[in-house]
Amino acid sequence: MGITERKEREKAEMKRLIMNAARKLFIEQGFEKTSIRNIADEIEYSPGTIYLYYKDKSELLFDLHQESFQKLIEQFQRVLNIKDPFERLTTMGRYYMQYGFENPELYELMFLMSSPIETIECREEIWEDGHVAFDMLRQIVRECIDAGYFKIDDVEGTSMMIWANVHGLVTIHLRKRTTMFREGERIPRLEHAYERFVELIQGRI
Amino acid sequence: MGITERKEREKAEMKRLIMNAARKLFIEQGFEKTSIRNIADEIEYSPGTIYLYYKDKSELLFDLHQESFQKLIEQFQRVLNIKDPFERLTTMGRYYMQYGFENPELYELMFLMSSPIETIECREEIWEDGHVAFDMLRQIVRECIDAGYFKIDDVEGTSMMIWANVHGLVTIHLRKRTTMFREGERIPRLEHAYERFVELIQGRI
DNA sequence: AAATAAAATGAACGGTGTTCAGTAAAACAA
DNA sequence: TTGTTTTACTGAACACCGTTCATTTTATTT
Repeated sequence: MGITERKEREKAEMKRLIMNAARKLFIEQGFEKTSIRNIADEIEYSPGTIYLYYKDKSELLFDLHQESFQKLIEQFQRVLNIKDPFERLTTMGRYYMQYGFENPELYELMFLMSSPIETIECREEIWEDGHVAFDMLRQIVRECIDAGYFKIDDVEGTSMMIWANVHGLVTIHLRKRTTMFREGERIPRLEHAYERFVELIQGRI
Repeated sequence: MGITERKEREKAEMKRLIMNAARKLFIEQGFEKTSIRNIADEIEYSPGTIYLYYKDKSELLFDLHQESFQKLIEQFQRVLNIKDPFERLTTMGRYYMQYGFENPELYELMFLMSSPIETIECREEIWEDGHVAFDMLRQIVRECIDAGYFKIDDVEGTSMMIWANVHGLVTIHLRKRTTMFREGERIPRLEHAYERFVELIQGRI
């Protein structure tokens, strides 16, 4: 029915309107300073309206979490053109860190905020987004092992170690635990630490 | 004057009473679920009383942040008995991760929560606690380099890389981003990834 | 045109951190 | 000992939060 289709289109547009406003405010002023009322003001509706389209604030955050993962995975897909698996691996790491540095609020939502995982637990689902991204890493690590770059045949342990490293660097930065370095040096120091790590894995495993 | 001394002692005791209650509730139910009113109920005072002893909730969190760092550094000091610097380094890493796994709320306060760093910024001070801990790591890395364990003479880059790795592992766990592994396996997998990292740094730098 | 359904409103609810006017208790001075 | 001053404490008020809901407005159906 034309009316039914139009209403569904309007519902999707309304959700997009809400999400766009939410994302904008989350990015501009952070999650803690962004309320449902702020988002409602931004789109010139009442706070109650938002609950017609999203179950609660957590669901809004979860949808943005998924969208953010899609963007990260799109970045990751750009490395698939690189033939050498080790080069692919280390470039993926740089893209990961760059994504975190350039999108601090989204990175927090993806990897540091409890809400999205709680949403998944409530729905008794799995963290598809995180698993997909981790699988991409695992796949490349497997190819590195097969190509003889890593001597120990341990995809899981190696993948987790590699992820932990870049995740640690990004998180230290986002939570401002780099004050032992001068202000202009902080991201370069972290990037340098990553290159140190690249040298490390290049030589031994 | 005896009265002045007694009043100062009572003030310190009152702060301890508040802090003990706060710590207990923060650990039992988490920071987000612990309010000033809850803490006041726990010590059977009114909420307003807490503001006679602490400027605000952030100051309370900051004091607990400092206390938590003292405990971590006490753990670190236990490794100073180990003669071999590489053994000392890797044991320190295990203690760090153990501290994080066993004290998730305190670890969050120390390394993931923004409030303590914001408090320091307001006071125009430096993150003494974090710097002291990082200096201990740097010291041991220097000794590893001097002993020939690491070939590249780069204390800063190596230290930051090492810290990022253990911090990444702990944070991935605390924020429940290990659901790609089965429930009983998660900490063992992270510990395994750390041992993988130990093998890695043992061989190359 | 009337009845029904859907969308939207904005105040209410129960909570938060923090402040403050008023009260009670302790300390000080006469 | 009494009156005054200072300090400690109370608990409601304030402005905010996420979410719900009684009511109104608008759109759809009959």
